[in-house]
Amino acid sequence: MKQTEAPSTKERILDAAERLFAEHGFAATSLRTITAAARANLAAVNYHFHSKEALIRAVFARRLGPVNQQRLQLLEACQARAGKGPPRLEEVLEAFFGPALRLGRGLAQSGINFQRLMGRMYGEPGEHFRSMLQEQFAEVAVRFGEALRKALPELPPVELYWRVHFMLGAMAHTLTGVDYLPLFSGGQCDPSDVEGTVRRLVSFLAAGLRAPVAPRQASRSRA
Amino acid sequence: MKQTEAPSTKERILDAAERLFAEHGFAATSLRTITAAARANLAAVNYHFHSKEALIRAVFARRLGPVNQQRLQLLEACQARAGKGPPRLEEVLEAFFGPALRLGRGLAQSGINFQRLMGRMYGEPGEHFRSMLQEQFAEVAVRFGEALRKALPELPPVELYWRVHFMLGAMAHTLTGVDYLPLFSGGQCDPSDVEGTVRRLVSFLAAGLRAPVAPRQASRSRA
DNA sequence: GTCTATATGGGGATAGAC
DNA sequence: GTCTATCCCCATATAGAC
Repeated sequence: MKQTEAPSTKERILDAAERLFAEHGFAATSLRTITAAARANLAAVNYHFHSKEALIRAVFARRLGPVNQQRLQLLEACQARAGKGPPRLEEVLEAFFGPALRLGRGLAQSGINFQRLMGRMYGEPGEHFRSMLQEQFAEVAVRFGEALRKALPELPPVELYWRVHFMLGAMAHTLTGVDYLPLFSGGQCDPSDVEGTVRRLVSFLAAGLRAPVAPRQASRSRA
Repeated sequence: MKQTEAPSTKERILDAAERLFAEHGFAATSLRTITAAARANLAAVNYHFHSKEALIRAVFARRLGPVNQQRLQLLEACQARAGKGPPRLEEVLEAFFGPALRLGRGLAQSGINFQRLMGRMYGEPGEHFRSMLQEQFAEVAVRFGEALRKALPELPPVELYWRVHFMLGAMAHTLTGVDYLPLFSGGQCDPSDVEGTVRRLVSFLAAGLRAPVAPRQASRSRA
């Protein structure tokens, strides 16, 4: 393991930005606040990142790269285990959720901050985030899409899209909700139990994905 | 039906704010932009709403009141149908999702804007939103919590909390994703089909909520 | 209720010395 | 690579005339 040396200015800015963006949102966090927290000079942001928008991209890229790489790696492993047959649905889901949710464990507080960020990213307005999401997830989307189609051969593609959409929502909310769930469960649920979270999320979603396709109900009211 | 008269300044501001908040987020939308779009004077915001924060609350309260009222009404109906037995899970879910998702139909574009807003609200940072959520949903949360416990008598309460959490995530993402899903499905999914959306969401989530509780797996790696 | 004008503060970005 | 100083713009909020 690499010795933990004094982090560079660039890294301190990334760390501070990650934390503050997670706590207060992007628009509400000023570069001045970030550089103050990072014990760096205001101009350093523009020197290292050129603009606030580029800083945001850098914050995401730093963590999302490794996460997505690990996702693809786990997916390959589970496809290898399946041989020529369809991969097991639960394993595909775990390959997708595991790396993201385990960030909170590997990086301690920093990882938790990033989890919140990642979850919020999906709902963020503006074209900037839209395009970032598409870039970052392009390959992962294709590969996991294929795997899910194979794991659920009976499910019509349109229905699969819908269900993947629901699934991403559940994941995003689980990521942001690290501090939400204990609140409304009266402390009964503990999101710091990462493996428990993954297990619960996977079994919930696997059941949802396997649900029989609901028939178009006879139109009872023509509202 | 009430005649559609020229809306008052107050209403025009609410409409414009709703749309612009939905499109660009809260922090990124200035009162100047809002009043310009509403063809109102900048000072009118402070006259009618006192502050930007209060304006945000007003935007939510205007729609959420009726939605929650309708939710409780539908829940009562479905409990009445069940008599003394447990209510049917699918009906409980539909009572919860239906009113929110049907906003997009009843109010046309305005409703779609509000859907986006409502979905994003869950992920919004800051204590202000946290407390708004709790106020607005206090009664609904209690009543639907009870109903779900009755509909799923076998499920341990802790697991129910987790699953409700996942469920809210799927709903929030469905609300915000009105324009997201058609994009990545290549136009194959049509969120303007409200009843289809409700039906799909309900059957997906009902299956997830009914999933067998995953056993704590034997720890294979002590990572 | 609606306007103009303004108070007051903070934002992102950059020039140029060191 | 890091700093100070500054440009220029926009934000919310309010005072006070109409």
